[in-house]
Amino acid sequence: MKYNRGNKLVLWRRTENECCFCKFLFEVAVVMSIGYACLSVGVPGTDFKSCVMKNAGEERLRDVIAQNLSALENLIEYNIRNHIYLFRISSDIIPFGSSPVNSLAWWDLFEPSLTRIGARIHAAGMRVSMHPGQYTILNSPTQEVVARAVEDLRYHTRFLGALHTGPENKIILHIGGIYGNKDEAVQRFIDEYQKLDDDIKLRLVLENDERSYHICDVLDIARQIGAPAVFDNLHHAIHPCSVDLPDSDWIHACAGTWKDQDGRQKIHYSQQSPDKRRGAHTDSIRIDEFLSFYQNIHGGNIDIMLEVKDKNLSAVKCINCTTGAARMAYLELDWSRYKYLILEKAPGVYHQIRELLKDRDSYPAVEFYHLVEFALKEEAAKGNQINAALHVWGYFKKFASENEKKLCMRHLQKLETQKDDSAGFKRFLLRLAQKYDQKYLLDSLYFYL
DNA sequence: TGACGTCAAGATCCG
DNA sequence: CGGATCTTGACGTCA
Repeated sequence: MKYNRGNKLVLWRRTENECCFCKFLFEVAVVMSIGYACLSVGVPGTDFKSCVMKNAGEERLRDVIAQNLSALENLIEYNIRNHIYLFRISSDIIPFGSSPVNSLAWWDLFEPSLTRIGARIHAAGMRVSMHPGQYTILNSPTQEVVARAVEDLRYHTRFLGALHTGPENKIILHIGGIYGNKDEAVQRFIDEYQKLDDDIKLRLVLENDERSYHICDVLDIARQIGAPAVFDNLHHAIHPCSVDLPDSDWIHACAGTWKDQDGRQKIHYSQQSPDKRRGAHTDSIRIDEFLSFYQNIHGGNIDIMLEVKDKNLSAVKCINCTTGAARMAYLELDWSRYKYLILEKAPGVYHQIRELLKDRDSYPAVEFYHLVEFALKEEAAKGNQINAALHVWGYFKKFASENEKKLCMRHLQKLETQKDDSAGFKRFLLRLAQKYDQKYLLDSLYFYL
């Protein structure tokens, strides 16, 4: 259960099957988890549904909740398969979960599935969290707003409780608005916090935001009420406090607010998108930038929640580039998902990566993701679109019907003669992959990015 | 009063 | 009718 790679002792993560000795090792080992929020990219069977208020009847709500719990279960299984042990559950998992619009006793109705999902989370050693949106505000001067916020926190607490997760599975909250007087607004937050049910307080952690409450404010409040503080690096970059310290120092300062019962310290990590508004997240985590951040905080026994558009893809990338359990199979698995996309965008890089992964005794994770990042920035030229599409078509050649062959030819001709992109062709190929149940293809990012 | 952010539902348009 | 594209919804604060 432990082995040596180079001169570095590597500890396996705890699983259901491991012995007591290893569980002991797990307890004392420094383990950092990296995770992602709410949704996944390119994982079949994990789509979430919602409904608008006027359609939120009992039957519709049941349907949506059943579908969402099934999606959550599939997501958890995907996370386990991909060694992702930190995950934020979407607040929208139960539509109108804190509103009188939804009067279903969903925690009873769906008890078997909630219990089953919770057991999988627990057995895998996964940590989950929830994060009510920017509209859940405890310090509003408007009583009704506060009352709804309290209801919303009750809902989040109830959901994590229905999964039978412990208090280290957190609910992350911002402080709220200023309303023209910050001191009074902070005091209102503290007063309202004190009134909360104990099971909510056990889970609540406070996060710095990008406009009103910087990390000094949050640390100050967190210490007063005895709640843990989550440091968000991008919010901090946009809205820093007057004391100028490196991120690692703020993270260290936050560490003191985390008690044993809270589990490992958590932080949020994201990067500024170069061409969007301030605070907008990148499409994918730029690995070099992440690794230099990571090196500065390494050894801190910290969980890192990534906030990024490509979600699980960046989580896998960052995990593969930092894991102690380095295995070529992890890179090969990720390569199998990127390969046709990269073949389409940059065939030269496609061949470079194939060469790179040939040496099975190496673990060139960072080089691999450098090449992936480079390739994904490229625009697919028409000839390469055709080439990649034909590669994918190759999976169906043998059993495709005459009509499907005809349709394929038509898509090919259309792609050759028009300026049109390959979206229609890809949809056609995805439908074939579904029809002929080509599992390998169904996981390909070629269809989803 | 609209921007802010976020995602899918809902609405509408097109062939 | 199916697919593609545009608009709406649900939330609270602040300019």
